[in-house]
Amino acid sequence: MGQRQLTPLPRPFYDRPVLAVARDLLGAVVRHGEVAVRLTEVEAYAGGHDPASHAFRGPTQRNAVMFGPGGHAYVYFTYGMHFCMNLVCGPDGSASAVLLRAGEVVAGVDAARMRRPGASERDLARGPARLTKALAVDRALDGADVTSRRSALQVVAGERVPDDAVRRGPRVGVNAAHDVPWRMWIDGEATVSVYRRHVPRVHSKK
DNA sequence: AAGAGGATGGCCT
DNA sequence: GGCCATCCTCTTC
Repeated sequence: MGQRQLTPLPRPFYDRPVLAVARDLLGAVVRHGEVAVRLTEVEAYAGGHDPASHAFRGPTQRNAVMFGPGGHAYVYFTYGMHFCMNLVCGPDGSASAVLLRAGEVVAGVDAARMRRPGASERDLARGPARLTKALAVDRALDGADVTSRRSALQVVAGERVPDDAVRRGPRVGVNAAHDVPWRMWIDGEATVSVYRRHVPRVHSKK
């Protein structure tokens, strides 16, 4: 085993086009406290011209972090109960980000199990909201700098994933631009989430 | 001020 | 495959 990487990926890592960052995040490790997750699936979201991006209609209170510098976490709340985590990237103000969709818990499995009772080891971080649950990432970490050595939330380099192991396809749960293959995952990984096409939800009212 | 719907997940058949 | 919990955020009036 190689020497343990203790230094978070630096800011310049994120100051690149979102697709390049997304690709290189595969195999990288997100750590929050004792729990660490090796990323096996991510999705790229561009800034103002991507109709699927939260930044599409300009800055709001929720997406403000997206318009800031790269290397910060954009965490949002959805469906009344879940959090999802992105990493802001690209030049400052480009408002692009990479959604962390799934990964393999490589440290702190016991702590992750406590947070995800009943889940199999494979499912601990298999899905964007499961991943934040396993890592205990929530609203409090919106805007957190993941490049700081003293940050509780960090992203460190992992083993490089070869090009022929990187697969691409349409983004999950997204109507707009479903033709754009900006979802990326590592071929053959058990922790990659199950693909689900976007289904408009019927509003059940009393 | 109100309504619609969501970058999901868990449980059901 | 379907259903729906649960509440925040944005849009529109």
